[in-house]
Amino acid sequence: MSRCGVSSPDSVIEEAPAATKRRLLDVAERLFADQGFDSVSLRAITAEAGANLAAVNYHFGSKESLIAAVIARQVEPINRRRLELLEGAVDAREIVAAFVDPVLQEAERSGADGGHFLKLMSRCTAARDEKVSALIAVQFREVVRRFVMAIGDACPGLSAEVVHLRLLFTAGAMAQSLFHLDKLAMVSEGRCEAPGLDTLRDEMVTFLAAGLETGTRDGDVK
Amino acid sequence: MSRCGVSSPDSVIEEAPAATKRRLLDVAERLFADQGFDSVSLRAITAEAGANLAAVNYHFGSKESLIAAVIARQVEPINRRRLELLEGAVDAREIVAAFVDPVLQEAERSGADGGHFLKLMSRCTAARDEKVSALIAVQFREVVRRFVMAIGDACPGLSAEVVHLRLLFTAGAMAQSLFHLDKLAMVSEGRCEAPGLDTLRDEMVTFLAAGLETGTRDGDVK
DNA sequence: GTCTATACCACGATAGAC
DNA sequence: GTCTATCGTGGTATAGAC
Repeated sequence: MSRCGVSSPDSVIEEAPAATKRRLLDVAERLFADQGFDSVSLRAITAEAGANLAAVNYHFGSKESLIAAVIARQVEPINRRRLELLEGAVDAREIVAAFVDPVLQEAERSGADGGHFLKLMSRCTAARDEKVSALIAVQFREVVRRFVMAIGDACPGLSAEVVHLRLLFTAGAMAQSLFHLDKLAMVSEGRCEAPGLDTLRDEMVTFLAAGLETGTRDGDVK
Repeated sequence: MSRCGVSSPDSVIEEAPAATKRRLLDVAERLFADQGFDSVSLRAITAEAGANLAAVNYHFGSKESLIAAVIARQVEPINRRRLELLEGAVDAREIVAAFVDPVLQEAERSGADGGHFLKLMSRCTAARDEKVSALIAVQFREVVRRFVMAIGDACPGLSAEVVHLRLLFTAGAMAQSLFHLDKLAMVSEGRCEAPGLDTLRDEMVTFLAAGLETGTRDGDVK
């Protein structure tokens, strides 16, 4: 069960993580999702993980790097799955689905744990720190490149600039709606219940696919 | 030009702000936009405003309340303008424009200052703190109510749930694209420059209006 | 190497003097 | 209304135990 053969030099996640290191990641992931990156102290993390305060600094170097490691461990498989799904996608609906579904599937998978994955993801989209946000940007470079190409093929007549913008709208709508979904009931004053993830998914794909296609060959122009 | 007649008991902004209080708000607004809420210390704010460290706690009660006051001072006029513009809106494009334009206009107005307004707005959408985010939610209640009604009228056949979701997508796409607009060049590796605000505005309205209309009477169904 | 104990320094908040 | 002093807690750095 040795993972040492992987050898990913640039990755934040080191190979063969020590038991303590892994426990720190698990605890940090849960606490960060629940309370946000800044609200969780290293003392709270290390206490719950049964480790010493200095363990974080030893294994990760800083709280910032711990945050980056937690994010990377979640984002990497999501983005890999996105690229897999994109292979068979030909129209706008399928492209949007390839972008959205891995996130929602992961959300459902971690549903037993209270779905803290969604909270964590949406906290990332608003990364308060320039260093963290730059790290995330690197993680998304390949995904952006491939999805821009796919959208360009499926929606002929759009400039590269417009395609990039529409992908940005797509990512934003997804991230924000996941983040604020639970606030729908509050802000609508009872006129609307927070829908399930499957409803959200279908509505999101319909909405975003329409936006991607508009003004192109087989989309309406309004 | 007395503001004292307004008397808004529930508002965070008190009437007749003292000179120190106003200076604290101005400095905090700029620093928060540049570095984020958590990165800016009260010591930095009070030092730059020429006030004492304890001044923030005296005038606002806490750093949290200072943040809320800064946000409210920006959001209130935006939301008022949104409701004004919504009056004359009949179709999806105009509704989206009524939601988006006040934000972009304010962004251009503060362009001379480095456009820190946009940074501040987008930091709000990710409010790390439950208390702050609840405060923001209250600010948007009336806006949500009116825009949901308008969308329902302009896009017949949509359930209240779907209308709420589509408004959520709209708000998310706007907020996130404004937030990450400057990262487009980095993440696209030079294949795409960050567009101007006018280009962003037009593309946003087109994209979001298409999403709002899809599946309704005069939208396409795909 | 892995981990612990402990000592920093900066932060937000508060009390009390002026 | 404003300032000084101080408290508890935060992230970080280091020395040394295993």
